Formats: sequence, structure tokens, C-alpha cells
Amino acid sequence: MRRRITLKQIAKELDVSISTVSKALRESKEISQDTRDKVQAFAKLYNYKPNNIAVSLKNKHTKNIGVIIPEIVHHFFTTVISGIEKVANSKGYNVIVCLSNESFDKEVINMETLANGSIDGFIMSISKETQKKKDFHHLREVVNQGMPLVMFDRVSDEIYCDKVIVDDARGAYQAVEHLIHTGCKRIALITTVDYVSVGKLRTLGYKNALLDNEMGVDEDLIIKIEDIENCDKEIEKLFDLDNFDGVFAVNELFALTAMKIAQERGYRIPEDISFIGFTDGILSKHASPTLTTLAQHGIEMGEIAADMLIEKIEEEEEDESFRTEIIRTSLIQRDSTRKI
Amino acid sequence: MRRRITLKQIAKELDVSISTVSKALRESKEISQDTRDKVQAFAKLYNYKPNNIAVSLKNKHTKNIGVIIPEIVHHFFTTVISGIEKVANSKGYNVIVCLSNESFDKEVINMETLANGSIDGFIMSISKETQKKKDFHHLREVVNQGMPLVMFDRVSDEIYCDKVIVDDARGAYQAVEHLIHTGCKRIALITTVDYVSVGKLRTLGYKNALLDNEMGVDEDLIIKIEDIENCDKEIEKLFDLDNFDGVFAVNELFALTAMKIAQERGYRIPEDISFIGFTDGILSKHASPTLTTLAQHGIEMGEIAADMLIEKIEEEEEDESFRTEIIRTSLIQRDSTRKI
DNA sequence: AAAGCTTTTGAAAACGTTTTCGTGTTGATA
DNA sequence: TATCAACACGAAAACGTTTTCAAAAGCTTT
Repeated sequence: MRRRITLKQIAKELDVSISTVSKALRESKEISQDTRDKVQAFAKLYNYKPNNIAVSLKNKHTKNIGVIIPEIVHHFFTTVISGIEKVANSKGYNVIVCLSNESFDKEVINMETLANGSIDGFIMSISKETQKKKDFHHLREVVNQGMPLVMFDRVSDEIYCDKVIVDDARGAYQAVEHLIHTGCKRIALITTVDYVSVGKLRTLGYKNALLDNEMGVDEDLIIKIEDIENCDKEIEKLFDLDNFDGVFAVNELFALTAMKIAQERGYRIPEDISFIGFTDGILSKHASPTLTTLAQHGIEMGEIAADMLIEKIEEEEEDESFRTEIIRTSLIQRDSTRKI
Repeated sequence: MRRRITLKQIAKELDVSISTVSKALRESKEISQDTRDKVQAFAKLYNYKPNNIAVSLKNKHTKNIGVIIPEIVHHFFTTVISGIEKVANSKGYNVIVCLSNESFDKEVINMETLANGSIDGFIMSISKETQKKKDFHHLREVVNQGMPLVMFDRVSDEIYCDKVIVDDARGAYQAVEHLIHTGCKRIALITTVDYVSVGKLRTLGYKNALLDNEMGVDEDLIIKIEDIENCDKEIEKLFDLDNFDGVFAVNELFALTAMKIAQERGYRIPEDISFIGFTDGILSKHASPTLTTLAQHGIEMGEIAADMLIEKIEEEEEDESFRTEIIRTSLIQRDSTRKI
């Protein structure tokens, strides 16, 4: 088992100085062609590769970017990571992934350990708990230290940084209008509790769409789910209490669960009730009937986030201007809604 | 925007030496309580945190572990990552994730860039292309350099290292036996092409189960799918050509697609045909009917892999003995199979 | 042969730590 | 008062690079 070879060892073997070796390997024309060839041949033979850590220490950049997300077992986030990875890799960066597991404390710890020199910048989506607590000191600290940060999907207005978000309100609006246009008269909403920013926004879009179409908002048709694991119980209640001919759910799972309950109760989809979900994941595509959804374009979000971050990392003087990119959702029509 | 403060700066401000500061912060009793207090107070005030890169360079370990997987948009792999993250984090390690996208070249590049000092060890599952090519020089090189490596799920016999695998053959056997015990007489297999090691193993288990139950293997009932995107076409053919009352599919997608086709053709599930899939992902749980599957316990795999790796990383003298842990699958009974 | 170039090389500092070893100071002991 | 520990601190090397600057060596030109 041979350990990695270093510049120093090459220098010693070839009886030249370390600087000569370093320059020779980087094709500096300070060094004669002869020695360059000699050094390079030797380096190749011994499979020399510069030590990243040493290079990082010297050059003050690591070529790593840190990604902190709440959960990785979540299709949307993995699509975003895919996008990030793709552009990061193409620009020579590695991706360090940390999971907060929706916990504030873990998010803080992750940020602190990564911020101590391991990475050149952050891409993150904050945890539910952080959104609830509204404590963003860790983010503030990081940007104060001059570390580039781009937030995506679950962002905070209190932090000045680049952002990439989905146009949640508009997407929801679009979904509800689609239900209306295909003939739905009473449309229910299955959403999350309000502190989840995207849930709130989607709720807003829902209401606006109804109002703009002179349909009036009936609070009885809105259920806000806290305990996602047992969402079926809550959704059952909705079916017990009221009737409706359209459902807009803020995620796939809620939509599928609702469809299943509807089917058990003998409703036909989409003839009796139409369904639309948010997030175009694997579930929607393979549900029966297949679910009409709003695609969030996670890959694109990841790509844009990575592009923005790397731009900030690599620019000479830091500018204090921040952008927020808004990704438009698009409606994927499938079989859970009526055709126009 | 204040940059991070260093030992040198603290030393200067407090008019002591760098070594004194370093020792004071690490509670060395070489330093008087007075100066220790003073230094620590100052460090706290200026929020001093040691630079990871410098520490890594000095101490020859990075507290990072590299994970290379073929695809992240794949539920099984994300569960494994979850498991890895969990134990890695609890032991003070970060996880650097790289995706090979099932490409040999990308896998090689990823390994090479990470191996140059960025990480203390690897956890990986090889790409399809690598399995096809059977070229493992990059793995061999890494282990020759003394870098700990643990492979999971898609492994190679040619490389001597720690491994964590699913007992694919046994799981498949178990699945097919379950079909037999619940009354299936003619069982079809939907699998992948042979170079995918796990597909091959599962095929083996299928055949063994049939043979052991005196049912004979009918090659007409076996289809090997290359183009996953268009698996429905191939599966249709199976339905066209033959009839059967049980289906074992080597993944969720094949199983769901087959179920859908069966339903379209008017078969009742599980009365007319029973289905079992491999991998207990989200699809199985939300399919209709819900799909009986073999759980692969990805989280556990990740945890074990990380434990093995960290053990190797942290042991004093390297031992050349390698283990391979086998994770038992377990059958999750749902509604796509008949009750016993 | 001296002066002035150009070409080629090497010494050393720097990045931010950790750690070994040496040294100066203090107070106690002989 | 000389000796010796114990204590408190600092200098310096080391990790593996990159880069600046100086110097040496080889030329050409007078």
C-alpha cells in the first residue's frame, strides 16, 4: 500500500527544489522544457495528484458547496440536488449534503460545521422548525461572514441573499382555475398548517382564484393538516362533513390519499370529483387514475441555485445586490381532472 | 462584514504567542488559568472557530466521508443516504455526495477528485455501466492507497473491501414462495438485464424457489427489461403471449406497471393475478391495490455501511480483514397478494 | 574580461492549525 | 546563596501547496 506522493518527495527524488516541481507540473515557462518533461514523467509514473486540502488552505477556496435540506427522502429535494450536482460538477465543485431532518438545532449545527472553512458557499431550504421559530441568526451570521448563500423553496424574507422560489401562489391559482374551467363548482383545499411558507402561499392562490371567479371562499372546505402521517383521518372528516366536486391538494400525498378515500366511497374520478396535486413526483405519475399536478421543476431550481451561488463565489469584489428567481410551475394534465 | 478571526490575530491582540492561544483554547494545563480564561473570553467574543481546512491538513483527516451513488432520484438510495448521514453526523462526520448518473466515466472522475485528500473514506454503489464494463481499476487504486472503502448493494467480487448487501436471492426466493403458498400456479418474472448484479441474483432466487417447489422454470414467463422508461411495452408482450396467476417483479415500477396493465385487461388483483415487488418504496404503499413487497431496509444498510467505514477510518493499524454484512429482506404483505 | 542580458532554479513566506521542545521565571529547598 | 522543580509561555517545525523574489548560470555584447 503506497501512500500518495507529495511535491516534496518528487523534489527529493529528482534532486530539484519543491518550487521547481510545482512550477514544472503547472507548465510554467519559467522552467526549462527538459526539467518540465522529466518532472511530469516522474509525477505521472507515481500518479501524483495535488492534495486538495493543501491547495484549499493556500488558495482560500475549497471547491465545495454545502447543501442543507430538511429531508432527502423526498422526491422534490432530490430533484433539486440533481440539478445542483449537475452544474456544480460541471464547474468543478463537489456537493456536501447535510440534512436538518426538519430540526432547527441540527440545521444550526450543520451550518456551523460547514461554515468553518469546509465550503465556499451554501444552498439551502430551511426546516419546518426554523420556519416556526423564525430564528434565522445562523443564516445571518453566515452571510455576515461574507459567505455566499442562496435559499430555495422554503426561504425567509428576513435574510438578504439570493433566492430561488416556486411561484406557489400563482401555481395554486392556476390549478384552481383549471378545476373551475373544467366545470367544478365547489372546490376543497387540503393544505398544511400556516407556518409552512409554501402551504400558506398555495392557500392564498386558492382563495384568490375562487374570489376572482366569484365563487366565494368556504372555510369549511379548507383543511389544514399538521400530522402528515395520519392525514387520512383528517381527510375522511372533510368527506364526512361536506360535499364538493373538486379538490386541490398542496402535495401529492394529500391528493392521493383523498383520491383513495373518494374511490372507497364510490365516487368516480374525475366525473364526480376532480383532483389536482402540487409537485409532480413519482406518485402522481403512477397513481390510478394518474394525477393532474403542478410541476415544480426541481432540477431547474437546483441548476439555477447552483449557477447563482457559483457566480457569487467566483466574482471578484462582492456585490451586495441579490436576486430572487421565480420558477413558474406548469400544469401537467392527467386523468384525475376532466378534459376541457 | 467581518471575516473569520484566526489564532494569529487573537495572539496579536492579546499579546501572547499563537501556541499559547491554541493551548488555552484546548484547555491545556500548560497554560495558567488566568490566560486560559482571558483567551477563551476573547475567542468567544469574536466567535472564533478553528478553520477546518487547516486542522485537516495538520491532522491528516478531514472528518468527511464520500458517498458515490448512481442516482439520487431513487428512493432506495436516499434511504441509504439517510442512514449514512445519521450515523456519520453522530460521529462528527460530514457526507459528500457525488452522483455517477450510472456513468463509468463520471464515477471515475468523482472518485479521483474526492480521493485527493477531501475525504477519509468512501461508501459507494457502482454504476450500471461499471458493472457492464467490469472495470474496477479506480476502486482498486483507492484501496491500494489505503483509503477505506465500503461498497453497498451493487458490489463487486473483484474488490477486497467491506460490503453491505441485500440478500437478493433469498429475498426473491421468499417472495416467490409466498406466491406459491398463497396458491399461485404459474408465476412470471419481470427482471432486468443480467449485468445488473441484483437483477441476476433475484432471478436466481426466483428460479430456485420454483425448482424447490417442483414447479419448473418456464423461460417464456421471464422477461428481462433493458429500457426501463418503456417497460410497459415489454410487459404488454408478456400478457399477450402467456397467461399466469402470479408476478414477481424486481422493482416497484415494474410491479406497478404490470398491475396497471392487468387491471386494464380486466383481471382482478389479487384474485386473478397476485403481484409482489422488490424494494419497499413510496409507490408500493400508495398503489391501488397496495403492493406486497420485499423491504430492503435501506436506512439500516446506510447505518451499517457508515459504521463499518468509520470503524476502519478510526482504527490505529489497518487490518486487512474485510467483512460483508448481509441484510435480510422482509416481506411486507399488502393487498396485491392473497391472504394465506 | 567586464558588463549586461536571459534563462533557469531555489529559498522562503504564506495559508491556519497542532505539538514538541526549549527557556525563562518563580518559589522552595539544601 | 546556589540548586532544583514546577510552572508558564514561546519558538519553530510540520502538514502540502503556491508564489514572489532573489540568485545563479549561461549567454551575448563591448
